[in-house]
This record gives sequence, structure tokens and C-alpha cells, in this order.
Amino acid sequence: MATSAERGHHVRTRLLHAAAELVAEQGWNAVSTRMVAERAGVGPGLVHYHFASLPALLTEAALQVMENVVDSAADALDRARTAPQALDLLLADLDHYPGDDPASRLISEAMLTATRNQALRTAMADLLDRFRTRLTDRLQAQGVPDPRRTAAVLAAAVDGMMLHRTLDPALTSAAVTPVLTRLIPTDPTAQQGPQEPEGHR
Amino acid sequence: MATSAERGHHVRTRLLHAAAELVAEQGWNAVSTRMVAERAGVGPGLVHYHFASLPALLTEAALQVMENVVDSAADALDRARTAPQALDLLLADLDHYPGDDPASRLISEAMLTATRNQALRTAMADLLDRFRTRLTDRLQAQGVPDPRRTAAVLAAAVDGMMLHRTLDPALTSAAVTPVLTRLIPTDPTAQQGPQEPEGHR
Amino acid sequence: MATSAERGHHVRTRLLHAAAELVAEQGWNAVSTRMVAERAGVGPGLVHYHFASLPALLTEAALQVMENVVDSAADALDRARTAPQALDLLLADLDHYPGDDPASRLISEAMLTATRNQALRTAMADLLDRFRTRLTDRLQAQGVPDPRRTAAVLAAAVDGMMLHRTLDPALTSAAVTPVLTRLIPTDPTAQQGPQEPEGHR
Amino acid sequence: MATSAERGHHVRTRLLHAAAELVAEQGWNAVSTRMVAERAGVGPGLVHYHFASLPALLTEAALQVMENVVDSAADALDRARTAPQALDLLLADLDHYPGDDPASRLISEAMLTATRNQALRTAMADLLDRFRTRLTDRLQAQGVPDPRRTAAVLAAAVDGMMLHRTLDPALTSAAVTPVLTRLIPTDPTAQQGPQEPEGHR
DNA sequence: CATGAATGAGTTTTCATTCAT
DNA sequence: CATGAATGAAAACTCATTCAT
Repeated sequence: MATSAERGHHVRTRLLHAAAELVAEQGWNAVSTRMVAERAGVGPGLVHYHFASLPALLTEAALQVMENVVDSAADALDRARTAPQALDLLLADLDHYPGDDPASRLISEAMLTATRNQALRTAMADLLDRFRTRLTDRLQAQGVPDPRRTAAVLAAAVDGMMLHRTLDPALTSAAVTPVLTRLIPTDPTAQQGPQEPEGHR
Repeated sequence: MATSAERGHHVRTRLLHAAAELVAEQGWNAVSTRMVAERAGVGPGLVHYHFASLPALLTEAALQVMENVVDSAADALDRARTAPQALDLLLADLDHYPGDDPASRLISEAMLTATRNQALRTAMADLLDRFRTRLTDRLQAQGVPDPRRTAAVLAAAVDGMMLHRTLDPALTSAAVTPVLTRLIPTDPTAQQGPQEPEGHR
Repeated sequence: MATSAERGHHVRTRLLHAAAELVAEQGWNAVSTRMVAERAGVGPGLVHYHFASLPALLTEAALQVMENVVDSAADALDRARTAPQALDLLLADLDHYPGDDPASRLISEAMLTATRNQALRTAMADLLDRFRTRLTDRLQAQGVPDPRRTAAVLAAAVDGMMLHRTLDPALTSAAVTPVLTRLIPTDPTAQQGPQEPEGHR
Repeated sequence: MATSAERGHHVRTRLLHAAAELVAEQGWNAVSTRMVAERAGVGPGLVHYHFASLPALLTEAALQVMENVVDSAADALDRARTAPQALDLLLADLDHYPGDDPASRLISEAMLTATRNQALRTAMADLLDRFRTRLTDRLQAQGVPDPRRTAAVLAAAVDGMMLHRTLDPALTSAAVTPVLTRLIPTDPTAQQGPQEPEGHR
């Protein structure tokens, strides 16, 4: 039988899930405590028992989801041997986020909210930096020139495409791969991949 | 001497300006009719005299601003002779929108709102298409391969960088120009620009 | 060409018509000056030029319509030779007001509004009295006993049926005539009609 | 000792009472949430905690009152042994509703509102049918011809008189009983009532 | 831990009425 | 006579938050 504390933790988790879903569905500012409580199947007063405020709940929920997204994208990079392959995997991962899916919407909402929310902004800047760093490492290993800046541009392009997909569904990875490949001219002298098959993990 | 109608039109314009400012400052969903009316210096009931609803006012205000931004960016392209020069001008124009300025914020807000607002989405898709087309024309004239897709990627990258600047102010045009230039390898055989100063139009 | 005064009178009439229509369609309290002005095709400020207030306009409009209804019903009575015939004509006239038509609704609205509107109540009491008197005269001429009270009950029954038709459309004149006929047992000794002048009115 | 739920139920009841009073006093469309809340002695937001909307509250309140009125009138019928006695009791009951009392007004308001309110109309049609059926049963037992239609006419006459009393207070049960009695010519061969004193149900 | 009733400020919107033109 | 912009006070309804149980 679950202890009181265990049930409490379970409810907290359900509230976070419900909040993430609702931010994606309705938009950050359209989510109310009542909606979250109802979706989580608990009383309306319980939100303020587990979280200091509604923004605090939404922020925590959004960061949790975004960490997963960023880490899974970065993990995809690690499975690549060459720079073009890394780009392929990255863009293939992008196809999981067609722009109107929950994760994309939540990210967009969070990005925007970050403009006016210091705590969220700092946390998201950390995430972006983490992703850029892992991407930079991959590019550098393949001899791509200016790897840090290239990573920054790639990350921005990926987010921009996620946004533009809302307006133009034709913006698939297949459509942009040939173009973005130009960003990663690999150094032919840099012997990549093969010699380190299993990589760092 | 001002006729009733003239004063009315003036007030309408003031309401649109106030709405655009407030969307940028507070976010699309945080703008209330009272705020707009107060900023415009009119009574709270007047908003609904001039506009059918608050969303209608915000949409009209946002589209007005975005049309100006897109057209001024596209106009900048027309002043370029070569593709790299066009990219330079485009990115220089981007520096006018450091990410935390009114126009950038309004665009971001609108992009996100478009996710759940059919009318706004359609209008913005039109704007995006207009911009891409003008950019495509420039790239094609310079012999850039795959000009339509390259334009799409460039447009997405520009918007993505605008967003990321919120998280990383170091993402200036100077930082990204060297990287983005790789996207527009010009055809060396295509003799462009110089010999035809007055341009194509 | 119409003089200014003539046009003014014309507009006044249009406002009264529009008001009567709208009271029937939307209910007394749901009618606004803007709606009336729009329906009449005039500017919103004009209502208060021609009428002291919105209630004054509605009252005048309603009374005008009700006078017509009452007078046409009473006129129908005058075309009858016998009491049963008078009842038939009265009930046939009722079929023109099936309960969900403009006139029925306006009358119901006015009756109810009269509860809280002294001026309207007085005017409607006058109308009711006028109708009862004409009906009493007919009944008396046919030797119906207790003609004044019978007229009062008949008038009440007619209005009640108009209301109940909203709830039960089967309440037609055909359905109630056999029953209501019992209310007017004619005195067999009273020689009515026969001499029938020629003069139907 | 009162549980939270008990207090909640009590408040809900107070809101229904307040709503019924106010509909009678001010008219259906003149009742606002604030008025109801103030009369019930609760905060303005509480109305929407207990009821989905203002119309929902008013409808529930009105139906509650009308059910009581209809049932008490029908119960009066059950205490009669003969048809004339039933009519007497029915009309005596009518004297409890002089036309300007809360119940009468509420019924009138509801009848009118039903014109434009499907849910209310259906519920009221049910009530009317219930009353007519019980009245029909009584009339039939006494050998009154055409009992269903007679009941329909009687019910309409009662409602119509309730309305007309607003315009003419002289319309008492004493004044109309002699006339309405003509509607119920009892079958002299039908031996009713006496021999089965206790037995109707 | 959890409930759900309660509060009071907030929202968008509608409206009668006035008034300068 | 007529217009229509403007005002300010409502309206219904929603919400984050509190608190007694």
C-alpha cells in the first residue's frame, strides 16, 4: 500500500503531466489551476498545496519536458559517425516535432514566456547552451569550420523551422537537409568516425 | 476643423499602436481592453466601438506591424547587387531586431498565437510566402542552388535567431554571417551585379 | 419632395415598426437602441431625438400594435349575427395568433412588462376594457346570462390560450370551440339575428 | 458541525430562493448575478460556483416554484368530491395568486421566457401536461363531456385570469365561478363522490 | 494529505445616453 | 434633422488563491 508521501508524489507528477499537456493545448496563459486540477483528477485546492503558484507549476512542467527533448536530440547526435550523418539524425529528430504537436507547442510557449520570466529564461538558456555544446563537439570532431557558431546557427534554424512549420507544413527535413548540409563542409583531411566506433558512451 | 470621422480614424490608429506596444510588452494574452484604452487615452468602451473584439484588434495591430517589418526587410534585399551582399543586408536588418525589442516580441507573440488562431495563421503564412518569394528571386538571380528551399531555410534561421537572442544576446549578425554565408555558394559563372548598376527593376 | 418634417415623421414611424418587431423577436428587455436604429436604418443617436427614452419608444410601439389587434378582433364580433357565431369568429381570429407569431409575442411581452410599468398598465387596462365592453354588448344582445363576467372570462381564456399555445400547439380553435360554446348558452326566447337587416356592419 | 458540503447545499438553496424572489420582483431579464448574490448574502463569484450560468439558476429556481404551485393546485382537486366542488377549490386556489404576488409574477415571467428558451419550455410543457391530466381525471370521473379539452380550456382560462388580474383586480374567483361553472355540466346519471368517501387513492 | 466552498478582483463585452459637428 | 464618436456604468463570467474541515 502506498504511503501518504508516495501518493503525494504521485499526485505531484500527475499535476506536472497535466500542466504540460494543457500548456501545449491551450497556451501558457490560458491554463488555469482548475483546468490542471481537473485534468489531473484532483481537487482545485490541491495545486497550491504542491506548488507555490500557478507559474511555478507551469515552469517546472515545461522545463521537465524540454530537458527530455533536448537530451533525446543530443543523444541522437552521439549515434552519428560523420557530420552529415549527425545532421541527418538531428533533422530526422526534428520530424518528430511537426510544429503542431504537444512538444513543439510547449517549447514555443516556453520560449515566448521566457521573454518575460527571468527564472524560465535562465533555465532555458542553460538548456540551449547544453545542446549547443554537444552539437559543437560533434561538428568540431568532424572538422567543420567555426563549430561553435555553426552549432548556434543550426540550433536557431531548427527552432525557426519548428515555428515556420506551423505556417508551412511542407518544411520537412527532406526539404531542408540538402540546404543545411552546406553549413557543414567537412574537412576532408580530418579522419572522422571509424577510428572511434563506440565513442564516448 | 477635424471632422468627426477624422477624429474617429485617429483614435482607431492610436488604439492599433497601443495594442501593438502592449502585445510586445506584456504578451498577447496579457493584453486587456482596459490596458489598450488607457494607453490610447480613451474610455474603455471605445475599443469595442472601433473593433469587433479584442482578438480582432490585436490581430489587426500585429499584422500591420509585421507587414512593415517584412516589407522593409525585403526592400533591403532589393538594394543588394550580389547574393552575399543580400545576406549581409538581411542580417544587418536583423540587428534592428535584437530579440528584446518591441517588433521582435510582437512577431514572436504573433507566431505563437497563430498556432491557435486560424485567421492570424493564414495572414502570416501569406506574409512568410511573400518574403520567401522575394528572397528566392534574389538567390536565383545569383545562381544559388536550390533557391526556394534555401530561402525557406534562411527565413527560418532568421526567425529562430530572433528567438534565440532572447536567451543569448551574443547571437549577433556578425557572429552568424560567416556561417550562413555557406548557405549561398554563388555560381562563379553567373556574372552578377556590378555591370548592371540600376539592377533588375 | 418630402419636407424635413415629413421625413422626420417617416423615420419616427420606421422606428416604431422596428421596435415592435424587435420586442416580438427578442423580448422587451433584450431590445437596445442600437438594434432599433439599425433595423430602422438610421443612426444610433436618432432614437433619442424622436423619443424621450427607450422604454417610451417600446411602450408607444407596443400600444400601437395592440390597438390594431384588439380593434380587429372586436370588429370581427360585429360581423356575427348570433352568439355562437361571434364566438366562432373570435376564436377564428385567435388562430391568426398561433402563439409564436410577432403579434402574440408582443402582446405577451407587453402584458408582462405592464406588471412593472404603470403607464403601460393603464393603457392596456383601457384596451382590455374596450374589448370586454364590445364583447359584452354582443353577448347581451344574444341573451347570454351574466354577459359582463362572461366576456371577462372569455377574454382571459383567449389570452391564456395564446400563452399555452407556446407550450402546446394542439390548442387550436377547433379544439376549444366545443368547450367554450358552453359558456354562451343563448336565450332561446331572445330573437336575434333573423330580421337580418342586410347590413353586415 | 455543519460539513462543508452541507453549508454548500444551504447556500445553493438560498441562491435559488433569492433568484425566485428577484424574478418575481424585477422580471426575468432584470435579474443579475450580483443582485442574486447580494440577496443571498454571498460573494458575487459564488453564483457561478454553484450554477453553470445565470439562466440555469433562474430556470432551476422557477421550475422549483412552479412545481410547487401546480402540485398544490392539483392536490386541491383531489380533495373534491364533485366536479363543481373541484372547480370551486381550483378557483379558490387561484385567489392565492392575485396576479401581483410573487408566484403569479414568476409564473408569468417563466411563461414568457419559455417562448425563447427551449429547456424551460419543455419543462413547463411537462408541468402543464401533468396538471391537465390530473384535472382531466377529475372531470371525467364526474361525467363532464370532452374532459381533456375542457381541462385544457380551464387551465388556459386560469392562467389568462391570472394575467388579466394585473389589469383588473376585480377579476376574483367569486366573479368568474358562476361563468366557468357552465363549462362543467355534470352528467346527472353519474353518481359520484359520496358513496366512496375515503377511496380515491 | 486532500477537499471543495468561498472570496473578490479580474476579464470581455454591451448599452443608454450625450454631444459636437 | 441627422450623424456617429465618445463616455462610463453596467453586465456575465473566470480565476488564483485561501481556508475550514
